[in-house]
Amino acid sequence: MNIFSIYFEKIKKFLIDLEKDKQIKLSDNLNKLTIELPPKDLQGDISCNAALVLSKINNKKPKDIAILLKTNLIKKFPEFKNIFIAEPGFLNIEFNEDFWQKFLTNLLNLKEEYGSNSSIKNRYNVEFVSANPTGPLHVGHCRGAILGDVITNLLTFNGNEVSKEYYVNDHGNQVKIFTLSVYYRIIEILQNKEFPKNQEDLYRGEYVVDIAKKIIDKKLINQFNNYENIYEQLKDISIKESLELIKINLNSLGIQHDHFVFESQLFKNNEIKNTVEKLKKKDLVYQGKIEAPKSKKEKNYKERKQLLFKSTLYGDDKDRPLQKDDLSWTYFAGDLAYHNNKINRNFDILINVLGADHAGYIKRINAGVEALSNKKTKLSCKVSQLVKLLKDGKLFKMSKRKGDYITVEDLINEVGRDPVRFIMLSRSNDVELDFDFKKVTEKTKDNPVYYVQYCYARICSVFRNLNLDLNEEINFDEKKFHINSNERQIIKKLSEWPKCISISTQRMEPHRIPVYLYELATLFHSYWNLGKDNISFRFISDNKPTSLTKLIILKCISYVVKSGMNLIGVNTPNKM
RNA sequence: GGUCCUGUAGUUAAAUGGAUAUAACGGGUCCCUCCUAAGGAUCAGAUGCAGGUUCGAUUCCUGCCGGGAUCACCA
Repeated sequence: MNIFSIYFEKIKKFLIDLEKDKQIKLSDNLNKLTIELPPKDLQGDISCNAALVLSKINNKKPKDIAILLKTNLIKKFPEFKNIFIAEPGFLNIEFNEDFWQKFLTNLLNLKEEYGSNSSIKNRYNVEFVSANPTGPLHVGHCRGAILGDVITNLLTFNGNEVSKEYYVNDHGNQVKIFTLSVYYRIIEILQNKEFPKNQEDLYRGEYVVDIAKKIIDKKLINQFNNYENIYEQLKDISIKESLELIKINLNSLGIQHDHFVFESQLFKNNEIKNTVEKLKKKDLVYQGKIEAPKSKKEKNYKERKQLLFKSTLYGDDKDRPLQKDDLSWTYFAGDLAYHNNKINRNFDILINVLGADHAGYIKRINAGVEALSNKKTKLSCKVSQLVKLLKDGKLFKMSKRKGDYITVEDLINEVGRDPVRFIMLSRSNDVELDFDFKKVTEKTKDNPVYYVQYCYARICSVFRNLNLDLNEEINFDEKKFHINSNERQIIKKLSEWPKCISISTQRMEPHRIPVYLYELATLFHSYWNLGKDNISFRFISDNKPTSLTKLIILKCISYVVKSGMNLIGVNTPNKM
């Protein structure tokens, strides 16, 4: 029930009819036609730019066309109470009260389903987090994790089928180093040999000690003398334990993946080899050299011949290596195999949610998917920019080497899930986010999380005071449906909800939802405060509702707030 | 140097190519102490620079200036 898209279609058809009637000329396409909310202080419920779009081809002033359209529109649509022509030629259409009464009735029936736009249904695969299984998640992973989760919520809400996936890189060099780190910790405990200090790349977080202890205590392995012999077993256990930590972290953020795909499995099933073969058959693989990196840090580069994928044919900057120096597969080769695996599972659209540090990877993986699927499978990569942690206004830097970074666990313990999710989502994922511990935990109106939650709690409180159940059906047969300007503004805002959902989903920009909810909450709070000056604006007098219309508006707000908060995975307490 | 992201009031942000650029905090002035403590009214204040496309540009394109990320092997 998106009135903007409904009237887009209706007015489009109206214009086509008008052309058949030879009253106007139409341009080739009407794509530039828009229906949107007029600016706040202007009259009208929806605004249409038809006159502006048609001005040139008709060789007339926008205003003259607007006058022509106005008279015809009023004749054609009985629900249009009035049309105001605003400079330079916008048609601001006001609906009659019957229309809004029907609108609210529909919303009451749809409840929390209101806002779902399910015209096109697809099968999606959303890959997100995919952090190395070498330790718990830290704050840096958080934003992408929540972004991925909410993108899947949006897609599901709109009737799509979505698989949430985590790609586990349990095969590369980092895994070797991690396993070795666990081993050193075991030896440290059992044989009192100090954990090596000079090897900088070892994992030295406290959790490595915990994993070591667990392996010893539970006697998961008994002999530790020969590292080579126990390596495979030790690796499997270490990764399993580490993945458990990650799953606990994800759970505390309210995130659960449907599928974990292991790189090692792709390797065992020969999928990497087969994928490279597939590319070879397409003549997209060759032995060649790539130039030295321009990065100033890199001094160890040695030029050599290696197996390369011709990603430049698909818009990448250079061809990408598939094999390392020792002829083992690169991470990229494994990821190509993983994407080939996804392609074989016949998803319509693949989505990868990446951190800013992996943005440079997008072109090559896009190239890979295009090549492997013959351009049939769509891949869309969303990047979430960095989170800057602030404590008392000061930048807080994390160092992985020292092991002193803030984990998701720390974050949730200190701040709580709701504020973390809300704040992480409140900015466009294309911009850096300041995350200030102090501000985020403040329970004041300046904190948008509580401001929105408080709106829901206040509505609950009204129904509680009336001994009514918020979820009970109300029949909307009020004869005198009158609304004041605040109520009208709220209803207009409610009418915008499906549009907000549809844009958020199409563009995969969930930050629009917290922004919308905050705006709706603002309107609600000022509506509530009307009752301060004037008792007749209160919802309750003498323990009875002052009007059914008011209750219904409150109910409709509650549905939208609840549904929006569900989508972003934030709670709506009944009391605060 | 290449690539990607980014530049909006004093600050933090918003704006599927729309109208007088929207809010919050902070600042000025005035009111209020209540169905929930977290209130209301009002004033001042901004699109980095230069072009282009468009009826219309914060938004799209080009160049410049600034901030961030990234650029063999790692993941």
